[in-house]
Amino acid sequence: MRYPASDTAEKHARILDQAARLFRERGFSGVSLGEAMKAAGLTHGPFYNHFSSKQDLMAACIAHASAQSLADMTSVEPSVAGKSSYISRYLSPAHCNIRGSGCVIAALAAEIARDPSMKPSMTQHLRALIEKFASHFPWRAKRDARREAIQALSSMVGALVLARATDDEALSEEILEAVTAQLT
Amino acid sequence: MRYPASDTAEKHARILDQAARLFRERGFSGVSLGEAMKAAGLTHGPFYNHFSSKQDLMAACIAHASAQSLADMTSVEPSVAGKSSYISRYLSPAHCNIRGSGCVIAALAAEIARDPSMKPSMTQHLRALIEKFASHFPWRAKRDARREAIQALSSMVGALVLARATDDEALSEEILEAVTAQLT
DNA sequence: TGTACATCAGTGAACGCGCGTTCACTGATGTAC
DNA sequence: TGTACATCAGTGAACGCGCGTTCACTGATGTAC
Repeated sequence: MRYPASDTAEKHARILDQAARLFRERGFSGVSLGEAMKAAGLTHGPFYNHFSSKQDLMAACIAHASAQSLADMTSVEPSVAGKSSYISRYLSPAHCNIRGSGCVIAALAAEIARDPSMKPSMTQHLRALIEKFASHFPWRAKRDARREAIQALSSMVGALVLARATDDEALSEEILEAVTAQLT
Repeated sequence: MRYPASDTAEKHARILDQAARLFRERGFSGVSLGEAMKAAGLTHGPFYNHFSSKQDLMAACIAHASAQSLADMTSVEPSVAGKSSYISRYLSPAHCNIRGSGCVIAALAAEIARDPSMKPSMTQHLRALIEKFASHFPWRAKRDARREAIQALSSMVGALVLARATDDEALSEEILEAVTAQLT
């Protein structure tokens, strides 16, 4: 049946939202198109009315999550305190346990590394995130800001990846706290 | 047909070697048992003579790669220079490009984070690696060695994950160099 | 030493299953007259 | 305003495919006599 034209864009957004969440929770290969469509309240058939392939959806989800991350950082006060608060939140047990709405790099970078067709999307996200992180917050010296931002991001992503890979909660928190102490 | 008994252990080792390489290159879900057996020079049928399931093989591969990593670190001179050399090698473009024989954390941690049954194996590896890294090399203060080791490992894993996720070679090298400069 | 038989790792066809993708069909909506 | 028709997103069965896993069978080796 024909549906009100205005619904289409909203459904498209719902698929993107749900897929971006599910992919971060379970990985690209851990989520079927059927599951993603079901989460968006649709059957699997009309998927191809919205995206041309699963890879197309994957790339769109990276861009979608990227935009959310950048907006999230922008909303933090651009001060030393704001930077510490941003880093503490990134390295919190909450972020460690809730992958669906969290860092797209920590969740999907390893899988993207193996799929050349996804690298352009992740490259764009990385460039934007580094630039924003370096320019939005204060760093020790302005001409070293970019380098320091890269070093901090590496520590943050690595700590989150390590903390999520163990089922020893004490070890997980030890890792998060060690790196939080180093960066704040 | 019946085969010489002594071959069995050698075939088992060959499956493990090849699977540990392939899993790190393409991820657990990116490698079928057939491919792993073929790489070991066998057909897929006798897989269950060696392992009880794919998950069993996955856990064995984590332990196998872990033992290699620890032996590799042990072979490095336990001095300040040795530590710098170890870190530089970890953050080299060579390690960035050759995933099959590289760090099992950077390659598989994200996938393990989503599969509770694999977490015990990775936890054991993490514990052993942190302990060895903290005790084998000299750190600024002995009582902070473990914390500093965790901070350094987080930076290293994060940098490798970021560097591998982009197809911009300049950005990739910039990340590796920034973190190498920080840690050596 | 020679012969008959039991062993059991390897073989490869087969299984059920879920995947990404396709497509003939449906039917409420928007449009033409 | 009322009627007839074209539109097209959604439906859900179906496709080919590769996966993890199973299993009846093979046949060179080791063993018993």
